[in-house]
Amino acid sequence: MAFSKVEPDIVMERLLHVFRSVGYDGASLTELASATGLKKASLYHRFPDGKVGMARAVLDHVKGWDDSQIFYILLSSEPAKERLDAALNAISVFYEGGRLACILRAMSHGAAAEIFRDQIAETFQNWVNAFAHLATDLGHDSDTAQKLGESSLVKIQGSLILAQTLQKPELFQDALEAIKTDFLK
Amino acid sequence: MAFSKVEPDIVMERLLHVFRSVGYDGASLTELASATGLKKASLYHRFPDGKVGMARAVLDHVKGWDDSQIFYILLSSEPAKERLDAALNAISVFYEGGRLACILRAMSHGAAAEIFRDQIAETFQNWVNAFAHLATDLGHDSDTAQKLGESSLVKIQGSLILAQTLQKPELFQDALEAIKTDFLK
DNA sequence: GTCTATAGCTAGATAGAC
DNA sequence: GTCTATCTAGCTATAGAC
Repeated sequence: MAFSKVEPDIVMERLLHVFRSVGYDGASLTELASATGLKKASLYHRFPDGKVGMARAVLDHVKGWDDSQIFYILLSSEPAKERLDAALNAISVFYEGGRLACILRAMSHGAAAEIFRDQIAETFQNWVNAFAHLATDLGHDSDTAQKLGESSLVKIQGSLILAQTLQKPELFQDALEAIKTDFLK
Repeated sequence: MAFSKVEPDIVMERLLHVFRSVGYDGASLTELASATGLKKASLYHRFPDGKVGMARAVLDHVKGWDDSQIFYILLSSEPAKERLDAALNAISVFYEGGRLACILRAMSHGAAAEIFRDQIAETFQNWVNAFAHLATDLGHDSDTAQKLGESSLVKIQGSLILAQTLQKPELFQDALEAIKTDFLK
């Protein structure tokens, strides 16, 4: 063959980058193709379901990242405070310190919203539950832990929006700090 | 003429509803036309710049709402605590208690992001400043007031996302309550 | 597995009658 | 001011050669 197969992981990362940047409706196959370095027909070879299949694969990929990087950390047997630090660090890296958007939010409008609503809701709920679990390990009562789980995700999502529109990534870091403070209070 | 002119305010509200629901890229002219009860050509008569013009008009309309409903309240001469209550109430109404999305966020992806970035950033900054101003009136020092302004918008935006994806509007009301608590602490 | 070429459709936008 | 009819460009998706 003239050219070797492009690494699937690279393709996935590029698709993720496009979708989280411009959203599902805003991502054209032309852009997805040029971002991955593949032609449209080659993308269809890998994703027979087309754009929907690409988005689904990206969401599954992110789910795998959540499981191995966030939930694994938050629910491990390390000391609770260390788990909190490690998880917040991993989150900061994933969002490049507030410079990148959340793929779940990017998929929450238009055509994608109807297709992926359940999957997105489930992922958000998993985040809330994992943070709430950590909160109980830190000594908070059940009600407080639930509120802390919710407010953690609220702060992450809200600060990402502000960080990007105001081009002040430090707002995201501030939010991560605030989460830490809330949990250790 | 066979039919009377459709009220401009009604048209604006319908356009706003479509854009905030499905986003800029997700809003087709066919949907915008059917939502307003006008044909495409009639929409173009009112908005010669097409979809961009409609989105701009909607954002200007919302800016007017911000000025008259939020900033006017937050910066009035009423007692600070009453201003806070009134503003949070107006916000709750505008987002239908957490059931409707933020139009600014809906315009933050894809083609719209590049066109309206400055306008969106300016509006967010105005919200932060108005809330920060109120915080100083409530006795907080300048640094704390700035943080409170930022965290207010973070909580509003973040909770709207969660409220809609998890279909739990109460998360939005919880966030408004939390803002109130923060300011009166 | 990747490519060129293209089908079929819907998008945003316009012309011109009434 | 609103409409029907239509244009072009871009979209998603596919066929078939290599």
